[in-house]
Amino acid sequence: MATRRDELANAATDYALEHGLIGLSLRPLAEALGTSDRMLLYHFRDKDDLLATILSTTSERSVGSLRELPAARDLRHAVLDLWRAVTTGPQQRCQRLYVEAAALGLFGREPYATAVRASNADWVSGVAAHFRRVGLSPAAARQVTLVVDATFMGLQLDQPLDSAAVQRRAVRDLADAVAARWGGRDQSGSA
Amino acid sequence: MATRRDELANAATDYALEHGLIGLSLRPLAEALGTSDRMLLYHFRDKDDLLATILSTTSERSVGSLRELPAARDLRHAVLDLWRAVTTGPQQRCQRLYVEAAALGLFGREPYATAVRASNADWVSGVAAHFRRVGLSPAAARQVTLVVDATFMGLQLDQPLDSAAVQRRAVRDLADAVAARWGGRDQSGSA
DNA sequence: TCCTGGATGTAGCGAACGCTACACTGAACG
DNA sequence: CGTTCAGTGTAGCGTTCGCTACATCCAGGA
Repeated sequence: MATRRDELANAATDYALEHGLIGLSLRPLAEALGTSDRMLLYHFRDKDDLLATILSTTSERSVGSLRELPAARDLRHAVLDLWRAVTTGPQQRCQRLYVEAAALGLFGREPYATAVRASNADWVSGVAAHFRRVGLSPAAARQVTLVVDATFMGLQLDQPLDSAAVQRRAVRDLADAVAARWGGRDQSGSA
Repeated sequence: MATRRDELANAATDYALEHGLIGLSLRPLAEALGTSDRMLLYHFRDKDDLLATILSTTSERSVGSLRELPAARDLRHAVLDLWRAVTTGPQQRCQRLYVEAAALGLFGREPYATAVRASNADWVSGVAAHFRRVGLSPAAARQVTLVVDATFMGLQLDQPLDSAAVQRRAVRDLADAVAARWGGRDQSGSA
């Protein structure tokens, strides 16, 4: 059974996905959740603990949704599929929150820096697995992941600035470029 | 002559480049600048005005440094040169601050969203001009800019997570991929 | 029945925040 | 000399913040 803490963690995560992490204040959050700040601090040691829990919950959801991605026909489609996965449905907001957390971690702020570091490893290996499914070697998959993931992050940073069509165009360009560089079928990249 | 306001704007920008925007509080900032919060609010209408000024100052510095970029031999080198420009010297911190501001704008927070929107146009056209100098058509330059800029943003988001060597490798991969997609002249394999 | 211990509510502390009221200085100007 | 005004300092307002002290409630075991 889901403990009260888990319920609150999930609800708080939903709230954070909507409103972001930065202005997050215990009292408005608690009110939106139908409880009190007192209860949040009872179930979570302090605000940082709550934030870390939210980020870890978000990360679990993201990586979980990765596993539901079907194998793609080739590398080009793998890139396109991944973009669609991270920009549709609830996953979109998870990515946005992750980008926000990563930006907070840029200046070493805790608990963001640690939480981002923790979730990044899982995410990267999940994405790499997705690319390995089209025949890339582990090394090549890692390289593709690094480039593609960074580009996607950057595109999501610019999401309020560009139209969706412009972004789709950029993703197609990236998919073409990546396919041209790493080939559709197995090509072990040099280390 | 530089007015007192300009002096404060520059000093505040330096401080923000160091400490980030998010926790930025008037009193510690003023103390670091040898003045008082009262004075900051005298020279700048309110905190948002100060923040907008900081962001616009940062943007001017970034775009200005773009203009000093010499023309590259080919598209591949144009990508590599741009990476070096945005990751060395004081420019690195400007990028980091821009990424932070863009992340804040992700959730529509003001004045970040507006300021980022304002500076993005200048930045993108500057980068596109850099790519046009290696013979790309305006349309192609715009597409390359979109992809490369997004990737660089993403890489900078991950800067605390990856080693510099790993990031350089990703940039070389991106340069190869972009050169393969849009053709430059010279495109060789990995170094 | 009493006791225990997790869960919850009320109230408030101390600190930091953005911002403002107000008095003062000193140089410029007629 | 008197006025003016940009610039500065002091003090504090009102609010919100994370967090805590403390009382209460309620279900389950002895």
